[in-house]
Amino acid sequence: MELFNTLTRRKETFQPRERGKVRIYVCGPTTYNYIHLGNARPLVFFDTVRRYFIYRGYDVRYIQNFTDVDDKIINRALEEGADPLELAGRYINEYFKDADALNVLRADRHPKVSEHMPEIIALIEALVQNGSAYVVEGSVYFEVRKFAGYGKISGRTLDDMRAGARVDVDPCKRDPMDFALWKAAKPGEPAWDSPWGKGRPGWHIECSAMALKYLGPDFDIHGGGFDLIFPHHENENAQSEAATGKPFVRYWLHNGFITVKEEKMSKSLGNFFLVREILARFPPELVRFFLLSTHYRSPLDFDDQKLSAAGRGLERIKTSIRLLSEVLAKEADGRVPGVAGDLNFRIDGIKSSFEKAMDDDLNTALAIGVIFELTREVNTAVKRVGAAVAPQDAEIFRKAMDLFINFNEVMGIFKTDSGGKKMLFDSTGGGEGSDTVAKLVDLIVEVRGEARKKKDWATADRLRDGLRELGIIIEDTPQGARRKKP
RNA sequence: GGCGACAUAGCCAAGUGGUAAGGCAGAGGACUGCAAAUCCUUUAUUCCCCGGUUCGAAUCCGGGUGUCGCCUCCA
Repeated sequence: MELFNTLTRRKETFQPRERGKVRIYVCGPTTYNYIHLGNARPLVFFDTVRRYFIYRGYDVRYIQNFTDVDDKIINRALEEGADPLELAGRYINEYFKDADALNVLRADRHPKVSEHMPEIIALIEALVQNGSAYVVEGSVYFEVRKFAGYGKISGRTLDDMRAGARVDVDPCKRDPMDFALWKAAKPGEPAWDSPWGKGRPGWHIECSAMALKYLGPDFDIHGGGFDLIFPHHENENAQSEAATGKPFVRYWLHNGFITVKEEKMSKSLGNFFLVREILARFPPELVRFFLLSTHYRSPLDFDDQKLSAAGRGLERIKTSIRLLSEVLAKEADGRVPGVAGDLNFRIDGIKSSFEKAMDDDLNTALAIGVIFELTREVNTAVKRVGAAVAPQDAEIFRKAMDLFINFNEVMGIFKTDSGGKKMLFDSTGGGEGSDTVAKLVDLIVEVRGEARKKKDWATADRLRDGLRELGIIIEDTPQGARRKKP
């Protein structure tokens, strides 16, 4: 497998620290608000990375933190008159609602800053003791000039950055680029005891402490958005390597931005869409499909029209899976096999194309193209099926269904039943609601069938149009009417 | 000012040296009572522009233009 490593700016062959195991840390949200679509991209992408490693048979350990101690949380809590930790906890719960809707698997651990003060303090102590950090009036700063590798993640030197950066005037710092590991407490802020007095951790140290605790040094993959490269990951790397004397991360992966009208979606520009706002208008499977339809390092422009266009493509995939289920229900002895021969011939090639795409730096866009290839092959074979399917053909169709299921295990687009063997669509069936409603719809469809037999097209069309207005689509097939929701 | 990324059809989008995947939209056809769904065919002599390297470049090199991002909280 090839991964583009931000550290070297090249694709590299993936070699894990331990054979057959992958250790992944992804920067999770600072929980002072609901997540927006830009926050959702890394969630969905790295969840897909994780799923692909599982698919490939790796033992995966996946950690995603919550930053629940932070300036923004404190400010927000002040505005609302709430307790900062209580507020953060509330948004953690809300985070899970959105992530679950997007079919993002729970991490093996979701560590919180507030629950890792001893580890954070120990790490800072180590940095003070080995001379990488210094203490000024109850705060501790990391001294960037002491760390030779500073700048290697973001690809710039300290002198580059000095040139134009808005310089922090904090007179406590020995170098403007030095950053806080520990901030002395200000009145009214949450604070913890430390060797330097009451205070709280700086922004970057928590990820170092938690990643090192759960994954150890030199772990395999660290992920996040491009905007975390500097300063967050630069600093995280510097302090971690300075503390342990060992490499921190083998592969740094960074996803591109979601944009709106070609501009980065961000809170400060006010051009963001909350995940829950979008989910109120579009199905979650479509949002996930849309996020994966572009390579993760490219920017992805969001608007309703693009999402809708993607939706029509996704519908083709769903239709194909539906058709396959129908075919599999028609298995019968005594039929002469042969309708699925071509499909059988293609399946292995499609599977390896998919894996090849994912092996090449997690190219989900290409992989989705391969899924469309499977869709076309399946549909072509399904077209030849009559009233029944021979067991030999059914076997081939089952293989195709298994392939859809495999692909979905990786992409995570459709929710599945508890056994993971059946994909649940948001919009199957028709006639939802009460039993009575379902029976009424059955009755209407039946009456329409009788009208068609009598070539009473006016009545048949009126019933079909009427049902469509109620959100129930009728499609006529040689074997009778098929119903679905749009 | 420093650093970096990107520029492929009406739209979205893969493709890093061998002659332009895929999806949406459009056109034609098959199927259908009509639809829908599905299938087939078709839609970029060409990949922002100009030079160069090469038998051969969307792909490499140089220059230009444009867009975006990071350098400050941000996924």
